[in-house]
Amino acid sequence: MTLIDVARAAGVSKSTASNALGGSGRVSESTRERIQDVARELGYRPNTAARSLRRSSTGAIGLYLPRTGTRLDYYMNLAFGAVERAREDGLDLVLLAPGTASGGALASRVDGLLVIDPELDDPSVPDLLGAGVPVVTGERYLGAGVTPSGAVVCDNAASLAALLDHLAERGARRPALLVPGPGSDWAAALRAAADTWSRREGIEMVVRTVPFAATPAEAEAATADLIAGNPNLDAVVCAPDGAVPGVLAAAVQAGLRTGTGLLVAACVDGAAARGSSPRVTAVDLRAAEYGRACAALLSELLAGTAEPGVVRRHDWALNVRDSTAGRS
Amino acid sequence: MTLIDVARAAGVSKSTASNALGGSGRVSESTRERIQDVARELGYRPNTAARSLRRSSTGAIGLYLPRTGTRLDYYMNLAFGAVERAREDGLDLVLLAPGTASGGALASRVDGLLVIDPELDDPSVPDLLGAGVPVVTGERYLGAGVTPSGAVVCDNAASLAALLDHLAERGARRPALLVPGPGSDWAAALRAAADTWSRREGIEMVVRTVPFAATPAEAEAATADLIAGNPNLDAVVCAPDGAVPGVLAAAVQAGLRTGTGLLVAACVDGAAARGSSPRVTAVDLRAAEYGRACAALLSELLAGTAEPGVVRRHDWALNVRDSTAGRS
DNA sequence: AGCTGGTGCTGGAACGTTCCAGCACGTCCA
DNA sequence: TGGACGTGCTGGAACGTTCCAGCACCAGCT
Repeated sequence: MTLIDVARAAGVSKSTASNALGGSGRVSESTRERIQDVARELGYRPNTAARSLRRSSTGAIGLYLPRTGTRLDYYMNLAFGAVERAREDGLDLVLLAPGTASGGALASRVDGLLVIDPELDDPSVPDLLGAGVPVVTGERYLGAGVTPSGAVVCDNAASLAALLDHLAERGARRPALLVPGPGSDWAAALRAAADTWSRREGIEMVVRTVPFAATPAEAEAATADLIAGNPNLDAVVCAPDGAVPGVLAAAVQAGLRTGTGLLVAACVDGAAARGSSPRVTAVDLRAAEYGRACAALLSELLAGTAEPGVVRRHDWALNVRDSTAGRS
Repeated sequence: MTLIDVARAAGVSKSTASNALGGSGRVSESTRERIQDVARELGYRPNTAARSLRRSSTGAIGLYLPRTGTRLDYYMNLAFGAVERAREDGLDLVLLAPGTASGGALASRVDGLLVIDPELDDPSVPDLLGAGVPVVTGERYLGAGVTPSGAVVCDNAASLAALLDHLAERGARRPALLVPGPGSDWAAALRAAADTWSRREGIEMVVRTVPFAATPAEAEAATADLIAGNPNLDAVVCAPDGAVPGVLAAAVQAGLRTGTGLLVAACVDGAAARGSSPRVTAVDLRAAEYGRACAALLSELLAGTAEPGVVRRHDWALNVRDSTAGRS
């Protein structure tokens, strides 16, 4: 079932058939409709490979997620947002295996790349950025030299400030922050924002480094340690959402009541924050919409309807829950 | 940088270059090496589209995950297992948007399909199975008519029986099961296994239906209801792992101590089970390896090294944790 | 009548690869 | 000496699409 079959059945040349179905060229309205009818009836499906070859574009984009974070439901939601949006523009989304670089090989397989939360110490990232196709990053890449064609960023400084304001309003005077090292834009922004907020409010904050995709066990140990070392500790902001249950466990262990004795919040909303008890206040990065936004930007870049180098903002929201009910 | 460039640089015809790089045809060892050197030096990358067109195979497989389950970290792990394994065979993995059928269009985009946990009430599944390419399902498809080319299944009956034996051994006499409706092989098998075990052991079990990807809130409501209706209830098996925190919350609410007063377990291990407190005993389906196994089977099917219709078993393990410490 | 310009359509070339028939050459055996 | 056969290589065709130059035709103007 090729274009030629359709053309023959409709009694026109393949060029006309191509024009009629592709919407290009000069075809009279009547023949266009006739050809479309024939194509539909015959169940014609354009051959992707032939089209790619001729157009020298693959109709697919790649999605690269952080090595360490592939287990998080946050990225799952983001991925499916991106898939959906890509589909709307007729683009396939191919999932790239984390860790395995293969920079150059990609160029012939995808038209563009989505690189989410690029970490400074991920050796694949520079390869991806230099793969020779447009790249949109989710959050900025902090490395030097290479610049992506576009980026979608969250105002992590503002969201953390809002979260800290909320905690202060609920009575927190000695908050702590569990946050990954400054290898990602997200974590670096959180660190800077904590510093700024702390100075501005005159409230001392203890900042503790945890892995990018910290486990509950790691967060529990860190929190226990924090509680032991800071008797007045009254709030813990745990940046990675997956680790939140560990913070709660440490609170229980220390005899602190979450929500009143110890306020707890996360910088990413997800299953862990929503499902724990009590439910945990978190910054909702709206992962699926984030994925959609990244895919949309890349799609526009590919279509030439967006300026290379553009940076777009993505909105967040604060989901207040029981874990920050307020100090009594 | 095409094959012809390489051929010219090596002073041979494109056919010889193709044979040398592809490992086919008759080429002397010396020229083969020379051509490979030239190709490497020039950084030659075969054009995927041209190859696909000529070979009429795309070098990519599709992955379809259940509509409702895309948020679960279980599927994230599975997906990345599959990606990795596919990559090892040079196959790209394209993520299919759930819900949107597009059966026929797929045939030209992928060589084969991975359909994971196909649900009876998902209208896309029959389209996918009938897309005209080999399909491997993760767990069986319970619908009539269409048969996949292969399947990788878990012995869910055995794992649930083992889990229930474990609970009984730890003192449970009135266990309950929260399980999705029988629209998926997994849930149907769990239901049947619960029934069999209950008869064999002479222990009455209450089975309660919850959504396939139940939320903690749904599980909490169900558990609270169960506790209210069954004063002697001493164990809850929550099939979907994401819902586990809800069960724990309900236990706390009812004044039951998880692990001693109420034993809790899940039929899928994941972040929720590992991260809650206390940590929850669960059947580890080893998602990443499961994904690998599915991709491996499809790959073999495509290569013709596996018999169409083959069904492979995938091993599970029981991770015992504090939530089933034992009734005092 | 001849020129201009627009419209609807066509045929051929090109994209980069793989596959196939076949050629030149050498070796072995009758 | 000459057929049969194996080896190493080549050129052309094919895969299905899109793009481009160009042809025939008609209407409007000079």
